Parts: sequence; structure tokens; C-alpha cells
Amino acid sequence: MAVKLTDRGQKILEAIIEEYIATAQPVGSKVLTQNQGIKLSPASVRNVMAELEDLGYLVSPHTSAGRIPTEKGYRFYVDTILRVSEMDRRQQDRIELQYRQQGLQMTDMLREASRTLSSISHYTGLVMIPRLKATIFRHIEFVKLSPRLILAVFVTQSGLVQNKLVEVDEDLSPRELEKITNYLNQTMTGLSIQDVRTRIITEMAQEKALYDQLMRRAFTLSSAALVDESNGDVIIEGTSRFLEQPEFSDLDCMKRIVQTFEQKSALVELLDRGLETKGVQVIIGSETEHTELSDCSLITAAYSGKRGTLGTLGVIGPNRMPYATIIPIVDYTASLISRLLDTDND
Amino acid sequence: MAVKLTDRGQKILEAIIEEYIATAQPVGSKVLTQNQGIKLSPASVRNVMAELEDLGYLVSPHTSAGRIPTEKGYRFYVDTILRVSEMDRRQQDRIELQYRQQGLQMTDMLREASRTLSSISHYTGLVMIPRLKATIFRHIEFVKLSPRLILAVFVTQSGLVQNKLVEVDEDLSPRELEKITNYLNQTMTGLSIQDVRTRIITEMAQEKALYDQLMRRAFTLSSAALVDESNGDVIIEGTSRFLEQPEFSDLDCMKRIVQTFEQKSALVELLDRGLETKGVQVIIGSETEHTELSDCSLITAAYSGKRGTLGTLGVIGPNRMPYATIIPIVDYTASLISRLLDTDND
DNA sequence: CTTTGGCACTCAAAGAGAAGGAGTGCCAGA
DNA sequence: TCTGGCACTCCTTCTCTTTGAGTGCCAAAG
Repeated sequence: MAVKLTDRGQKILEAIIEEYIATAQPVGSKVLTQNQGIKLSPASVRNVMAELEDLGYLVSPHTSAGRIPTEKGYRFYVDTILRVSEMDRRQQDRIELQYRQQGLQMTDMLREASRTLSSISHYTGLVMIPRLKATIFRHIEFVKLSPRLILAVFVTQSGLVQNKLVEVDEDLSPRELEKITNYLNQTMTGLSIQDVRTRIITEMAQEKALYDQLMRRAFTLSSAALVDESNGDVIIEGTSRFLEQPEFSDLDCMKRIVQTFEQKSALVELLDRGLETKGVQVIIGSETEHTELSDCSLITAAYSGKRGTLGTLGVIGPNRMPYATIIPIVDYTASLISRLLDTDND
Repeated sequence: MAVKLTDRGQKILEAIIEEYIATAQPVGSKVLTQNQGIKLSPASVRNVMAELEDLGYLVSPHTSAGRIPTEKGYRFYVDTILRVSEMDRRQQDRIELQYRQQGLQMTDMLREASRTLSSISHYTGLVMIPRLKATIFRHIEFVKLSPRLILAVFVTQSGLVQNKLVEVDEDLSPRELEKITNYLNQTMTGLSIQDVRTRIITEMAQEKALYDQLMRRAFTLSSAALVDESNGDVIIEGTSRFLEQPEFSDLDCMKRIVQTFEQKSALVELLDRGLETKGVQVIIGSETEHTELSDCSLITAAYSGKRGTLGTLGVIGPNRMPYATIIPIVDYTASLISRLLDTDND
């Protein structure tokens, strides 16, 4: 089956998708013939459109309407037809400026990234906060707040700061705390959190005999401080952009989407998918595997720090998204963030 | 002018408002007579309703519809008619449980508060994060990340943790840093941030002669660390609740509201108003003084820590809100949070 | 064999009445 | 002072019709 698409078929599919992206209206044969580049009569175009419908790239909402792209249509468009250009240099500079002039804290930068993604794409921006375990140990500090309460401040190589309150069973003296701090910072710096964790576990097993009580405390404290309970967090900016999309004018559908955003877990899962992939990834409609998001598409890309991938960021909107312009935006933002994370915290 | 409202007038106004809150439909004279407690004929009720309309408590959307409350009507209802009950004991316990079983970090607790407010009120929960200057100095710690980059970790009495990256001109040795830390923690603990700041300024003036360079550095560092650039932040949970309200079914109006939420500044301003007030405050419609929120009402209350008010929290929804049930919820939540902040970090 | 103009057909969207009904204001009588 | 009655208003809902965009198919032209 699946007759290969002719050259003309592709041209017309492209024109239909781009027209539909621009107007959100079913596309008829007539408007296409006004499109320069297609030098055919409406009747001929209709024949091709019927073919495209048979192949599953288009559907018509009803007999007397034009055609709209299916998910398969978008998929083919994104995979085969679309050729993404580099981003406009001037726009690149403008974006970069926005980051330069502001503070240094990592989460602030990621929030700004999400906001910028949203504002230049006119859709909703998503940025995943790095999982702790994907990061590199840089420094840990303990602040004693009360006899039983210790604040652990943990800094990763890329500049992410995590605070954590730890309740301890035994009162630790400031001297002890300092020793522990020094020990951890000397032995662990530069290791990945994964490594730190395994190291703690093995060494704890060895110290089991309580040979050195201080060590034991050090390990208890640090393992408590390094537990990553966040389980993925996403910065979402520009939810209101969704309300601008005609396809979500149905309040009920809209509500489900906003609720899904609020829970975040679905978005975390979707952004996670992009962690291992290189370059920009596009997830269309039901590929999200979340019924609430079955009319949404995501464009994501991974960003990385000094060593390896840290997280992903992207844009979410309706299936009918201007992929041609947004893919470069996401791509550029991811590489920009990666670059900034590399240089900022040296 | 302003003829005083008769007893019967109040009864009927109350019934109308409560009916309207429940149904979101203009209330006619007939349904009111079915309400037990009003033993009058529809015609008599109509006379009273006409009076109430003259006084500005009600309006009718058109001649052949029932009446709906005006802002003035709601205001009178909230101020004069409504008597709030205590909250159900069982519900109180259920809420308290939600907080007990989770971690200790302050911002997490506030986020949970916002979420809980939203879920039990069925509207949108708001919690303002305490302004730094409203808090009490407890502890400061400096972590040297690189020769020029220092991470300042600042903990307030109530358990709020603020991280801040500070760029310094001169390389500070670990010993120096430690001295500075000790000095600050010894002299400043227990002072309000306001006091700390004035103290730093006066002492810096005295040290102007560079008599003690270390001191000077200490002050520079700490004043940089204590700048409160957040300018108020609000945790908003349950935005999707707005989409359930029939009065916001207009997409355009909805979009403006969600945008206002995203910007947060208007909400910060509104929550700020409640800082000085004791008890629950109700802001109705145009009293918000933000056109985008002119159909929204807020119910807010201040919460406090060991010493004085820290911030406010509340619920935002349409004017047509079940004040009778939500006011106790907000009231209870504020006092619960205050209590938890007092005990948690001792 | 491909392309094109023509033509009958379909069906959503928009508009025009018409009917229904909820609610009002007012008046006269209890 | 309260109530039943009655005329009136005007939104809502329904049906019916019209309109028009777009289709599929066919026969003729290229």
C-alpha cells in the first residue's frame, strides 16, 4: 500500500498545511490556485486533494468544507517537506541580549528562557528544571538552624542551588559540621550526583562498624541533602496564549488542558522524552499519549551544561503550529542556554 | 438620601444573593417565595425588589429577567448581613493533616497552602511570599564558588531561605569569609531586615576611613545579599477553576484575567493591601481598581510568624462567590499557617 | 493520459420569523 | 399593607429558508 507521494502531491500538501496554519480554516481548492507556485486548475487540485485524503494526510470536516491536515499530514510535513532555516541573526542577538542583562541565578535564567520562548513564539513556553541526578556536585554547605535542624545548601556545577532542611537525631557541634563540610567538598567535588550517591552507599557500608562516627554522620547528612524529591519540575510561561487559539475555544477542552498544565506531570513526562535526543524533537497530537493533550503539539530540545544534558525546553501549542518558525527558535534557545550555563559559573 | 433598609429588605436581599451565588441565574420573585423563610406573595416580593433596585443593591439585565446583585449589593451583604460561622472542626483537622505530613521548607508549605485553598474553596488560591524586609534575620552563610563569585544563603526566622549570587571585586580567603560570617551572625541575629540594613549603612559610614577593611567587605557582601529584588511574588494555584465559572465563559474576558494572573503584579498589589489589616478582608469587583479584575472578588487574610505579619493569602474568584463558606476557609488557613510557622522552626 | 470547465449535489452557517415563557409593573380589591 | 390578576416586555429557542463555499464526477479539450 502507501503509494509514494508524488512531487506535486507534496507541493500541494505543503501549501495546504501552511495555509491552514495561517488561517485555521479548512482549505479549499480555490484558494490554493491563487497561491503562486501552483499552476493548476481547481479541478486538478481537487483530484490531488482526494488522493491525499485517501493516503490519510488530510480530512474534510464535512463534504462541503475544505480539507485540514491530519496528524499524519503534520508528521509528514515536519519530517519530509519542512526544511528549517537558521534563525535571523538580528533576532538571535535580540534574544541573547535579554539574558545578558539579567542576574546569574540559574532558575531565574530558566524562567526567563520560558518567558522568552513564549513571547517570541506566541505560544506557551516550557522549561524543565534539571534533575538533581543529572548534575555535577560542586559544593555543599550545612547551616545549623537549631539543635535538631540543619539547612543543607547544595550547589551544582551548572549553578543550580538546592536548599533542604534536614532533621537530625543528634546534636552536631559547629566544629563537627565544619569537618563534615570540608570532607564532603574535598572528596565529592566534580563527581556526578549518581556517583556521589553510590560512593556514599559503599562507604557507609564500610563504616558500618562505626569506626568513625563523624563519617557516618557526614554520610547520613549528605544523603539526606541529596535526595531529589522534586521529581521534575517545569516552568510554564504564557498559558494565556492557549486562549488565543481558535481550536481551543471550547471551554471544556480548554479547561482540561489548563488542568493538565497545572499538574505538570504530563509535561514532565513529555519533556523527559527529549532528554536523550539530539536536536529538536517534535511531538504531534496523540503522540503525546495523553488524551488531554491530543490536540497539542510540542517542539522540544535538550540543553546541556559543562558535562552532558541537563534538561529540555520547548514550546507547546495546537497541532496547527508554525513549525517552520518555531523549530529554529527552540533550537537556538536551547543552544544559547547551554552556552550561558557553560560560561556563567566558572 | 439612602433610606435605611428594612428588615424584610435585608432578608430578601440575602435570599437573592444566596440564590444567585448558587445558580448564577438572575433571580425572580417566584423562586424566592418557594424559599422557606419568606412568607410573602410574589407580588409583594416584587415591590421589595423594586425598592432594592432603587437603592442600588440589585439590577435586572433586562425587563423580563430576574435580578442580580450589584457590587454594592455584595458589599452590603458581606458587611452587614453575612455572619460567618467557624469552620467545621472535622474539616479543620483534615486540612491540618495535609500540612503536617509534609516537609518543612517554608515555600513548599506556602505552595501547599495555595493548593489547598484552591481545592477546598473550588476557586483560585493565592499566597504571597513574604517580603524579605518583613522578616527577621536569623542566619547568613557565604559559599565561595569561584574567586569572584560568592553564593550568599540567607535564612529568616520564619524559615524562608534566600539564595543569592554575589559578584565581588576582590578575592576573599576562606578565613576572611568565615570571619565575616561569624561577625554577621553574632551581631545581626534577631534584628529585622530593616534594622539590619540601617545598621549596615550607619556602620559603613563609620568605617569609612577603611579602619577595618574586613568589616567593610562584610557590609558590602551582606548588603548585596539582602537586597530584596523579588518585589513580591505570589503563588497561584488552580487557575483552571476560573474556567469553570459561567461568568467568564467569554474567551476574551477570560484571557485578560489569565494574563493578569501571569503578570502577577496586580495580585501582589491586592494582596499587599491586606498586610496591615487584621482578619479577613474582602475586595469586590471594581474595588480591585484593575479593570481586568473588575468582575473578580478576593477574600484575603494576613498570616504572620513569630513577630508580626509576614504576608497575605486568599482566594480569588468571580464576584458571585460563596463568601459564607470561603471566608472561614481563608481565615482558618491564615491562622493555621501562622501557627505552623511559629512552631516549625524553633 | 492529463487537465480543465461544467454541473449537480451536499451541508454548515447565517438569518428570519414565530412561538414560548419567565418575569415585570401596576392596579384594584381584600 | 398585601395579593391576585393582567397586560406588557423581551430573551430564548425552535424551525425553516436561504446562501454559498466546496466537492465529486464527467465529458471534452490539450
